[in-house]
Amino acid sequence: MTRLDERKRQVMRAVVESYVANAQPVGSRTIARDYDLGVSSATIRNEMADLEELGYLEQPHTSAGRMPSDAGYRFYVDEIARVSSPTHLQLERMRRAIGQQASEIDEVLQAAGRLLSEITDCLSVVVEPSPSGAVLNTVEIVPLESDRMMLLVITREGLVHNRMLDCPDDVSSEQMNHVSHVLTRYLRGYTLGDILSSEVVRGIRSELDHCRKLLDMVMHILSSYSSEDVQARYRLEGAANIMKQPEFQDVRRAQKVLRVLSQQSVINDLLRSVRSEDVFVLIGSENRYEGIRDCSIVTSAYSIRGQSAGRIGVLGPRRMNYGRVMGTVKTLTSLLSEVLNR
Amino acid sequence: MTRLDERKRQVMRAVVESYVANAQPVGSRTIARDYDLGVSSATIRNEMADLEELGYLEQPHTSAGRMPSDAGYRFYVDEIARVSSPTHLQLERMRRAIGQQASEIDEVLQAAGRLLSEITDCLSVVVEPSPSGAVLNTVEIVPLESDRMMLLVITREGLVHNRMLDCPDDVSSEQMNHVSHVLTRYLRGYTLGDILSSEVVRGIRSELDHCRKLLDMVMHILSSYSSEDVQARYRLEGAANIMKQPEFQDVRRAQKVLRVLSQQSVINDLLRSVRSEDVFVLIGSENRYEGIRDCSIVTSAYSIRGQSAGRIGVLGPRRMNYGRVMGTVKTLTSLLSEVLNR
DNA sequence: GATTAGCACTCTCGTCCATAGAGTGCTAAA
DNA sequence: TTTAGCACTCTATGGACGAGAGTGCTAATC
Repeated sequence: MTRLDERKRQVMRAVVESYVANAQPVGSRTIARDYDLGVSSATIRNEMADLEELGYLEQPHTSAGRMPSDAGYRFYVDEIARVSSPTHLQLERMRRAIGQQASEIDEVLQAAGRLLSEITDCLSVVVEPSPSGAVLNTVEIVPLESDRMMLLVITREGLVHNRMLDCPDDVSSEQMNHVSHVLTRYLRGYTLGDILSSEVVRGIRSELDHCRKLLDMVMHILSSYSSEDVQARYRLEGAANIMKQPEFQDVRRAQKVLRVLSQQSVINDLLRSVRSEDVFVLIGSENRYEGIRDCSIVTSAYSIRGQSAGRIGVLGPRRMNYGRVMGTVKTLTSLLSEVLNR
Repeated sequence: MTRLDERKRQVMRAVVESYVANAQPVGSRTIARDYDLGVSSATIRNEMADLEELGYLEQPHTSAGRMPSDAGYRFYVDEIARVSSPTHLQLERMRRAIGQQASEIDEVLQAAGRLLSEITDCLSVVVEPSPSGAVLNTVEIVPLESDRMMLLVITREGLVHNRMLDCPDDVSSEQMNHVSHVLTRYLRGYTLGDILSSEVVRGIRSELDHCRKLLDMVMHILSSYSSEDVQARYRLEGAANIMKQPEFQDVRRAQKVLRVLSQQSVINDLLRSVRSEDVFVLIGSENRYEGIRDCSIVTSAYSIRGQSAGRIGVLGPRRMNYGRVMGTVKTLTSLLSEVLNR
């Protein structure tokens, strides 16, 4: 990474920030006028030509101002931007929205997503902890009407997965109860991914040999959760918000973005594949999906008991206020972790 | 309702169907050419002038063709359109998408919503059965880690509501178990809305007097579900699809619509307030929300055990293929009812 | 009396063109 | 090294204009 001299950095910052604020290519005069760099527009013009040569700026056409390239944004994010904390007001708002006692986790996550989108004017994505990595708390089998039953799998963080099953004739609700208890006793503390490979299955099988049929059904479902390709549920919010952004005035672009993000596999790839615990930024064509090449993504993981669990993130135009968005995402993950650990 | 003579009906049908197909005001020549009415364009011109006078058609400007007014669409829907069944292919697709055994109900509803949007190119809304009207199947209290517990309320149709609660020190997991069983025994079969007013509460209270603290907490949550203003969860899908429609090429319109529909109260009002079991159509300004005045809504209720439960619906441009959309909505509700009753 | 051909009239939309405005790069002076 | 000045480039804007589509009306026709 070439180290830029201070003035180039200042010019770079000015270009990015002006472009972020006004969504229009910025010219040397604008910078000379609005930012107090102590040099004339001609000097800035020269610096900008240099920055263009370095690949940090680009021009839509010769007689327009300049705007940051992907590399330019990357430089800005890595070297210049500061993660900025939300205002007290926003913080208060976040606390109020997701901090409510005794609401369903689902609702907490949904509220978080909405808020995130609201504050950043981006699309927000909230990914639940993936079932395969989740630590199991309780297995419960509940009889329903008309020969059906429901298998509930509750994870340590309080997420509930449920499956409806046909109930064989010879399975009584006492059996269900019994199996539930034994399974819970054996499996609590294991991750769903670990169950199959673990020793405990042996123990369970021997203890529940007389409920073989029911046990097999349940284990089958459990093992399906454990497989890697069962993907975490996620929630997209804020389609209306992202359309405030000038770059989404073209419907086709908005449409493409929404279409790409409605694919589970994409979300999986973009968010869950990120290992970083800290705020992570993906700029423009750094992601490999055609439809969202001109968007940036900011994500972070929330954690439960110190273990990274699910992720939240936003997707917006490359021209976003990175400092602010990163701050918001970071703060919200902390709040979420806090609320979910409470 | 003035009865129109046959030819006017034909002209009306032609105008609506041509406009629906091409999204452009239709002129008398077009109808004379494309629809075989056996009269000249001049005659059709006269008929159209009459229809305009009746309020069924309107012109964007003098020298343009005509398009249906709200009243025109209403007439078309009530008197002319036929609900058209989906193609075999579509039916197959629906069955495959929502008919999968052993998937979470949540996923079934989500799949239904996506499909509905996909097929109709409208926004789809899927509303879960409202908790207050749902018939209770099981109440389950499960201990979580670190002094928390979870209350699960499972309805007859297999919907799960959960709440996280702080667990008082002196409540043991045996107590939770006991309370769960007693509550389930007493309350199964009651709707959540009925619980409070019913006699059974007395019985429960006396039987569980020794677990008073825990019971109070749980009853408090249950009663919160029963109140009318706890609103059913719903799911919006297909923002990307509705943008295919020419009337949503203007982002601001799309934005307004999405914003309106993201309000729980609006969904509640628009869908849940409809009592009709059959397919119900709301055209243009028949709804009272500013942002969606130029949209139409088609909804129907799915049922569980013959009782209307939740609703599904689509929202799209007034200029939609009412016959086809109504058919799709109707078919999908039947399929949903079938799957959920299975 | 109903239908139709013909025609004048109206309104929109796309194209073309000229102009204003913004920004650049280069050169020469400070 | 910085800056003032200037010629040049490109876009955006607005007006003029003609093509095209459709109507309403009148008079002729069935």
